[in-house]
Amino acid sequence: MQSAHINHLIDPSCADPHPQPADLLAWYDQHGRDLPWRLKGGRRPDPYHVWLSEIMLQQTTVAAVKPYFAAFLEAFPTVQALAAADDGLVMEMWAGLGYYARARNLLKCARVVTETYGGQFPQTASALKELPGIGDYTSAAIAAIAFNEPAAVVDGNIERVISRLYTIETPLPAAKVEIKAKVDALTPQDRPGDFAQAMMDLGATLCTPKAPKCLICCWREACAAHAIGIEERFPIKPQKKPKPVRYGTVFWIERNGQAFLIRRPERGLLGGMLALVSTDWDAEAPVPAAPCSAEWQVLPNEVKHVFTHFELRLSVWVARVDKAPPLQGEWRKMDTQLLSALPTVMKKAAKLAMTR
DNA sequence: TATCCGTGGGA
DNA sequence: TTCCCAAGGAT
Repeated sequence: MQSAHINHLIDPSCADPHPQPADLLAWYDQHGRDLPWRLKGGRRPDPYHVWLSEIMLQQTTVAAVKPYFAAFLEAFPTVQALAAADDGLVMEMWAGLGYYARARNLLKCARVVTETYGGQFPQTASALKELPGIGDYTSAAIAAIAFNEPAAVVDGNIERVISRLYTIETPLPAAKVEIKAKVDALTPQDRPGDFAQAMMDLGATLCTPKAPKCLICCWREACAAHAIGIEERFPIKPQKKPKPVRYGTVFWIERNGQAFLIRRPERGLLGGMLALVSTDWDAEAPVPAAPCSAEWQVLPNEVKHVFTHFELRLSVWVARVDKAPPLQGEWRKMDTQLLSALPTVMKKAAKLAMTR
């Protein structure tokens, strides 16, 4: 470590073989992103805000999270307020953000923190990791950012940065062990939270998957991949599998300006979310059995929607009825508020039905 | 370890 | 249009 500094002082043209955390922190102080859940000037942010933002940011872009983060803080200013919230309301507020298990675990976690920890989040990564919805990454991130623990934070950005810095040839996810060790060695005792966020900002703004901006990177001289011009080869990832197509039919049931909706079972796809009555979704287009007898109209356009591991094509059937179908469900006024309470695939179907 | 779990935006 | 993939976790 020390020798790298000395070499650098003796011969500035000599590429520094080691990335210096101080260089990255200096870059972060000047170029770090300005985000709603982030406090500037070394102030310790509210652990509730850090947790909420980290859960929302799992596999989700900053731009998508911003309005949801603001809405949740407005509706639930404290973790106790969230713990006391109605489950259905929380799911409807999460609608559109995806990965709905996060919302279910969000509530579970808020209730554990409120009831078991007196409303105070535990302050170590190991204790945080025991909470619902908090895994390796999120526990380390909260511990570092909110509680100054020098935990090794590794997300997708950091995997990319590290795999390039050290030309890690092992494909993901096997490379995670190696990457974690590198991050652990780099993480400073001072400002570990800023260091983690700086790494993520570097990955998000400069060390991007394609066309990284190495020319203006503070760690350019330390990057093994850049030294030989093969940045974009890293990280090495397994090849993706093709998405199968599944088919189904959803039923839009109308009465007096209201639509009949169900709540999906807690587990599985779109678990706990408001939805249209639906058949199962299978590889073969079903011969649908309508949930009740009525004059069904089949809409000319089908809904296409791409999930993480399959593509869905939904036929939409519409009918006006006099009484509710023999299912557990609820009538909801047909308005924009209803649309915003639905997960995106159901929102697409509802829109088609409402504007037919 | 592999699979399941959403969505929208950018190249 | 198509492909990629973004502050991952649970099982």
